[in-house]
Amino acid sequence: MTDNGKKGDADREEREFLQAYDPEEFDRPAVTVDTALLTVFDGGIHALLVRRREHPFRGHWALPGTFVGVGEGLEEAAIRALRRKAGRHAFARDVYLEQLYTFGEPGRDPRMRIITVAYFALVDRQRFIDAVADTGEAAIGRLDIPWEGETGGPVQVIGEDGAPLETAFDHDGILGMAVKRLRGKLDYTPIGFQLLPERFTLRQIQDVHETILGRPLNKDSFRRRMLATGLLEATGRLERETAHRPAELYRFIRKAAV
Amino acid sequence: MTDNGKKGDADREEREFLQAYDPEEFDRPAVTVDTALLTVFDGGIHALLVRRREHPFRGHWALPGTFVGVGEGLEEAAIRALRRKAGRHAFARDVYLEQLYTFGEPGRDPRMRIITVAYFALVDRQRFIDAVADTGEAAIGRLDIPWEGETGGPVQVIGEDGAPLETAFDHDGILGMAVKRLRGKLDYTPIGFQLLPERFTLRQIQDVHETILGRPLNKDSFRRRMLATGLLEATGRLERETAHRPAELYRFIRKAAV
DNA sequence: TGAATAGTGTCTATAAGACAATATCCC
DNA sequence: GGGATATTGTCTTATAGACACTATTCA
Repeated sequence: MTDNGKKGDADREEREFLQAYDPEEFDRPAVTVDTALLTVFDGGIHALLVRRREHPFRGHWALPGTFVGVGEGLEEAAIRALRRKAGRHAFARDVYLEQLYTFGEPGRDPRMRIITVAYFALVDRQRFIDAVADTGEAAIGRLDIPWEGETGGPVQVIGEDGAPLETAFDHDGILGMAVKRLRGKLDYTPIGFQLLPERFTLRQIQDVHETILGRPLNKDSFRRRMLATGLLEATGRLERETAHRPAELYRFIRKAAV
Repeated sequence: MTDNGKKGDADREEREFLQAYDPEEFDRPAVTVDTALLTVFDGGIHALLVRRREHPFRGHWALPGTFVGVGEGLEEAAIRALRRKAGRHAFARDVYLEQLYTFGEPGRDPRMRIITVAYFALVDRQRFIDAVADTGEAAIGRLDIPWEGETGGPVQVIGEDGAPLETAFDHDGILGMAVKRLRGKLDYTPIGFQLLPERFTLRQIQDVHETILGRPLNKDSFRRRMLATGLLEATGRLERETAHRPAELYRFIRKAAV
């Protein structure tokens, strides 16, 4: 074996490595979680945003987030942040929460090196509005998606007055990633039902899908596909207070394990 | 079993090691990256694994990984770890690298709180073998997937002698997540071509797909679909040294941005 | 009764699976 | 020629899209 030189190289490299990354002596990246809380209504995807009171990005709008405690799980931290910043009562119950992506570009936070594990949470319209009402700090941002399909990229956030909301850090990119993930999973997972109340009509599901995908869908085939999944149960009840023939209300049934 | 004594020694050693470790010393989680380097051949998905020389999990097999430097990007750290632990030469060039998931359960590392951002990398068989040969520390693990479709869950890792390789930490879960992701993206992204050399036959792509999905595919329809993507270019050349009619060699062409 | 949307039935286009026939290499 | 796989073509079946028609509510 001729690895004398090689071995020397490796030793030196290891020494350098240990020097550079000795966790006791040198700073390490900090870890946060940030959650895109999303819902769908009025033909748009909406996110809950919190106004920042401190630098950096003071006055800009950010996703509810927090530093991760040393003994705390990531989802646990995400839920804690939602309760603290996006409504104590609205998140007392379970919420659909899924890990999205981890953003770790050095420089994404000008203060220090912060790696954030991004999550997204899905709730129905009513719960979303309750959450916003639950805190004085939160705003409703309507997402304006400047790309089609699953191209990806940051999104624009529009306030309730129609003016853009300036987002903090790379949170517009996190929201874009959430939209991309939603679009990708919508067709082959029951994720869309998380955005609807207990009972809903087929038209409401279609509206949710069309809003998320950003394009109209064929009504007949959407209906057929949806009923064919076996995930829907007719409740026998009908819609109320419509100016037309009321539609039947369905319920989402979790597929039992096979 | 003849390794009772051995095992007892290791346990005691590990206890002593953990005792000497002061978990209160650090108030924040540490961040690492770990990469599942994968390829496909002989009807199996294979991963590169590195034998651990230190506690915890001394002697067990782990994914190549490292702590993330305070000024270092996540992918950058992943590449650095690949070069150091999985072959300096094999990773001098670009490699397909994709973020997988971030594992942050408190307790996943018995020493201290470590959050790991997991990646997976895809290479063709030759490069994989070069990488393994490039280092004396690495082993080839064949993945035995105990679930179907995209159910998910940890996988078993089998060594070249057919005996199971004991994996460190939650790395069997990371590998399982990588397989799940591969299965999910195979049909609608060009990810499979990363596992093939420059030129390949349609049969070779099908073998890759069948191995990853774990089920046989209809040859006719696979062929049609593959050619219909417009991602393949016939090279005019033919396979060589076959015991039958040689197939045409194709090349993967990156779709130009629309 | 009219407006509006729900819900049903049928036809067509497209993609997937099955299968048969032919082509081409090595031995 | 025989063995083995590639490649092409055709038929059948499943699914999506298009469209016409009926049903049911409220104003």
